[in-house]
This record gives sequence, structure tokens and C-alpha cells, in this order.
Amino acid sequence: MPNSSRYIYMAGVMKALAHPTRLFIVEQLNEGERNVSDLTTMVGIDISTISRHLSILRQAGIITVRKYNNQMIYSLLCPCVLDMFRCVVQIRESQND
Amino acid sequence: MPNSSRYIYMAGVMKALAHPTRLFIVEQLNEGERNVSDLTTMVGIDISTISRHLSILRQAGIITVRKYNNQMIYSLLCPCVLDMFRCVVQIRESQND
DNA sequence: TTAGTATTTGGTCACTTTGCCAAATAGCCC
DNA sequence: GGGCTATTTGGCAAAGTGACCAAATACTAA
Repeated sequence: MPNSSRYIYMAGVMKALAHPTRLFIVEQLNEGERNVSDLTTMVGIDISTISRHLSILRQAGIITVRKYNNQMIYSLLCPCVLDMFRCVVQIRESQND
Repeated sequence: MPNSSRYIYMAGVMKALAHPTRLFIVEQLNEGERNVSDLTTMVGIDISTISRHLSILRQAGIITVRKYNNQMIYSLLCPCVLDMFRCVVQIRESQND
């Protein structure tokens, strides 16, 4: 039953969020649109790696992109993922008992 | 900045949820407690694999366990993860435009 | 067309994940 | 203790992930 397309799809979205750098990117995009160079500077790793992280988030339907001159401007599609973060914080706090 | 403990922790929780079988388990536990054998029957893969999935969810703080005779009874700790599922459904629906 | 800037893609490598089987552990009952 | 049931752990193979560098692509500007 877990191999139904529903669970596979959901796992795909969660997997896209299951990386520190991608979570950071999502939070940054929640503040506003960013291009690849800006995100690269903030994160401090190779630009090609950032580009791949962005591609993963985009394919998962979490972010979108538009072209502006020779730049790619990324922005958050579903701010509801920020609510997920709140749940995670709840889990973390409930741990310390 | 993404290598702060906050992002690493959050990514850990998301990673624990980033597998179809583990999502299925979480939904089952939302219906009520289950032991390992029951979950194994429902999922239909090796019991040792189920045990490992449960261990991952437990270590992430998403589920907990108690002993009853020679069984291990697992239950959901933070039902708020179900809200995450709702967000994922939202993402999926917004895709079909 | 050529040079310059921004981004993506190909290739490689080390590491992690997930499945199975077999064996170990834990608790119950006789 | 010995047998039975339930669960976890060790070991291994196949597949997936994430980082880098180098090269390709795309667009601007001269």
C-alpha cells in the first residue's frame, strides 16, 4: 500500500525538503525572490550545487522561476511549507522533556 | 549558515518522513497504536526493514514506543505531521494548472 | 562576432540508504 | 531451563545523494 502514487509523491516532496541547504533556501525565498548568485553567496558552496538544489525544489513544485535578462529569479510557490517548519520546531521542543 | 544545528535538525526530521513506507506508517499510527507485526502485514515487506523504519521515525522524535509483554507498541507523538501532509496535497493540487 | 556574466549540465567520487537473509536478543509459558 | 513468539541488529549488495571541477548553454553589450 505504501507504494501507491500518493505516498510516493508525498515522499518526493518531503525528500526535496530533507536537506539543510534546501531548507535554508526556502526560508530565504520566503523573504523574497532571489537569483542563483545571491543564494550561492549566502550559502557559501559551489554555484553548480546550488543550481541543482534549486532544480530539486522546483521539480517538487515548491518553488518557481522566471527569467530576468540573463538571470534566473527563484521564488517560493507554497508558503505553507513554512508551517511544516513550525511543526518540526514543535517536535524538537517536545523532545526536551 | 545552512550548516547551523537548526537546519540540520529540521532536515533530519524531514528526512525521516521522506519515504513512502514511513509516511504510510505515520498515517497508520494516526489511527491508533500498532505493533511491529501488524505494520509488517500491512506494508508487506520484511519485518527487519519495518523495524528499521520505525527506529528512524523514533529517533526523529515523530513516534514513540512502549513495551507490552514481548511486543513493541508504537504510537504517533506529534499529530501535527499530518498537517504537513495537507500542505503537500496543496502543492500537488496547485501543480495541475 | 567577440567578450563577459549568469546559470545549468556532465562526469566523477565518497558516502548514505534500503532492501533482504541470518543471527542475536527479549519476554512469555510450560 | 527449553521452546515459542516478537523484535532488533549485523552484514551485504544495489541504488541514490551531494559535493566538486570542467564544460556547455544563454543572454547582454560592445
